[in-house]
Amino acid sequence: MVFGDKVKQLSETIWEIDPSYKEGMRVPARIIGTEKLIREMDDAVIEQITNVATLPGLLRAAYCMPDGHSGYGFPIGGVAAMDAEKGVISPGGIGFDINCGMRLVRTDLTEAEVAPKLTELVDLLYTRVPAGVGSKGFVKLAPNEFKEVIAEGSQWCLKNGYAWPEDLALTEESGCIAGANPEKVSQKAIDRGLSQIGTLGSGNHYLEVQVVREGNIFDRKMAEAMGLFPNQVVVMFHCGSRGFGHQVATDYLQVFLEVMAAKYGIKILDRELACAPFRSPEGRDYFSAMKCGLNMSFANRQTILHRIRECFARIFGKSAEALGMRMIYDVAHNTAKLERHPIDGKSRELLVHRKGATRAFGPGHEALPERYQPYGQPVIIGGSMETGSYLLVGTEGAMKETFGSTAHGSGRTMSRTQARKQFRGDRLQKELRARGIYVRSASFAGLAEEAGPTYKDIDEVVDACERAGISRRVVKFAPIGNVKG
DNA sequence: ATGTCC
Repeated sequence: MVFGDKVKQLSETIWEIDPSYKEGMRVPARIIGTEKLIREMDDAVIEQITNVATLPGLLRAAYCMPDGHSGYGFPIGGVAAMDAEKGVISPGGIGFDINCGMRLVRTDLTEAEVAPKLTELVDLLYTRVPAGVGSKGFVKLAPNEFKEVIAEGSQWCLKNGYAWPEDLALTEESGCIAGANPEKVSQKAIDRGLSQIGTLGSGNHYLEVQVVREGNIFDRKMAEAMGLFPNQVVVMFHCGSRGFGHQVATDYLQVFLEVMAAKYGIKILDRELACAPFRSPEGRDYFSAMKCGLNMSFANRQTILHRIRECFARIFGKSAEALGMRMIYDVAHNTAKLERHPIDGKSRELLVHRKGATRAFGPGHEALPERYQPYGQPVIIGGSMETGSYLLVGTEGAMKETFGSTAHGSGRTMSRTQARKQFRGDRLQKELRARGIYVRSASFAGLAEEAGPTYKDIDEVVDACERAGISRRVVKFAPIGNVKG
């Protein structure tokens, strides 16, 4: 990205684009990142985030996180808080993969205990957790049962034996967001979704076996409180609402394009920013349907966790309980949620869009589980399968600057097409094996798209978040096994 | 991201 005279550096890691940058901007746009990250961002990010700053009801600033890159309409890494009464809701600000997110699970196992069985473990996980385009799950549901899943999320999993009670408390929204209405979801979306519970998907969706290496614990007290220790094995996975969420987004984009200008007189700079007033019938319907996507995704990750626990129990000959396979947390990346934040000193209800951004509430926030109240919300940041991942916590700084938001991952440096030209999946698999990372993938092309250099430097992204004060490092994890969609 | 174009 090239710096023009409209880009002002507010602090070491906060860059502001003045509303005079383009006609229609209601507020500034702010990009968080080190100078290196900002310079490496694609030019489309600046256009997209300044387009977002033109949306009706947007408050304070349109934000882009340090891992930002261009997406559909909004950049991935975008955070947009709208006035709940006068603002709009936009599917492009949430993403097609509604509630794509990360889950982190601890174990009592050490690397030394897992190493001799790693290949067997990853092979079993690959068999038991369906991955890849069009993969189908082991949970067989009739349409009416699937409607229960999307209304209840992880609650449905608990009732059906796929969850421990404490799993729900350790999931954003307790794994079940209120107000999800299956009647606002198309039959087509339900038909696509009903075989997809318990499936990983493709693209950047994966399941990883990781290790807490000596020297990678940045806050010992917090790590201990979260049940983490040196040489420990943990499991991290990333997936979303599959074809179901995609269909919900597609359906409502169509609706919004029909009514936006004709019925509501909203003019936008890019049709990919299609939106409707949040308090309109169309806006409310999408919000209710989108919440079904949130719940589908929570139920998907919960069911996958059930399978992961079964795999570990089989390989290590002990129950998942005896192996200490407790959740650390589950975060959503692609959402819009009603939250209270101060605007000009007054607490107001806002619709906070986060697209490829993680909620990062600070210590003491009422939405946090009791055990994390003193520390802040766990933030799970997935890196590439070559480089490692992080556990961070939310901060008071995030509450003040970014509506309680931070980065969600590394962010891509190149397109998938470019990655396929530059890397070969089969070769990458061999190289990783030689470096002690055992990878199974549904597709070699898909594997090539996820090679380390296709992502920004995760350490740099996390460093930018910390310097900006929007989250703090707790632990870094190193990959040893990966199931790639 | 996605039954990677109905």
